[in-house]
Amino acid sequence: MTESERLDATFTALADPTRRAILARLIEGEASVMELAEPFAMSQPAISKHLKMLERAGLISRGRDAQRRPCRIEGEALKAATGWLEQYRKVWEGNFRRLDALLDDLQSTAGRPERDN
Amino acid sequence: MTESERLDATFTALADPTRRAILARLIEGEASVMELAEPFAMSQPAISKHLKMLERAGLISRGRDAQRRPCRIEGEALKAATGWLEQYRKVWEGNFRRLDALLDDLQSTAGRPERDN
DNA sequence: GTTCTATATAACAATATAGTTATAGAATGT
DNA sequence: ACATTCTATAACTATATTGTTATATAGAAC
Repeated sequence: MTESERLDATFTALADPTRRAILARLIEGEASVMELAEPFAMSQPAISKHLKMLERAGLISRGRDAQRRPCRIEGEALKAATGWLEQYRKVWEGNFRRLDALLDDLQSTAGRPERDN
Repeated sequence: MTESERLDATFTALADPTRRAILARLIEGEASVMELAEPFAMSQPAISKHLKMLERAGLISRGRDAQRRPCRIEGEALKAATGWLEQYRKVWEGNFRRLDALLDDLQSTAGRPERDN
């Protein structure tokens, strides 16, 4: 998976309020699928699908405890997404000072169109 | 638009590589639709749709210059999304220290399931 | 072995996303 | 007036997302 694809998966995963609420719950610690499903007016398979998308994005990982598949939050994907956004926020809040230096960095990391200049 | 809906729109907008590339371009300064479309192997209407999603998320705004509708990047939505992610990253990177204090904050801002406890 | 619990998967429907081409509208230039 | 340029919208297709119910699978308990 390329860096761009990982950002696609991460931001897609974060774009749903149910999945953001699941992450909020997992900040408190590991939880099983049933435990995660309980607060929602939604079927268990629906929650399983949400977990699959979070897992695909690398935002969670899952263990094994008898029949349970406890989920825990994972830091790496979170870090990559935050890092990407932080660059933009910094430029914006810095009112475009020291822009040139930052642009070089963005060019190499931010996913640019397929053109080389 | 609720806070949760705004995060939905923002993360959805960020989940596409074309739109991220457009933001990367706009960091350099304002640009018209045609200018933004030029690097991509994609029709002008496709770019207009992408811009619409970025605008809906509040990530860009548009001016008027003769027939041109120059786009510029906007900081607020970027800031909200970064802020949301930062909370999680901090907890994660802090290895769950001072978790209790942070949880209170997350509870009130992070978009939780429709249950009240 | 049978049953209960936890989770995943299949099959389906509704809606959203991402692209296309064709066309309309608005401002500019001749 | 007429053509040109820039942008938006309509109509369409293909695919992805989000949910459902029904069912399969895996482990635990009896």
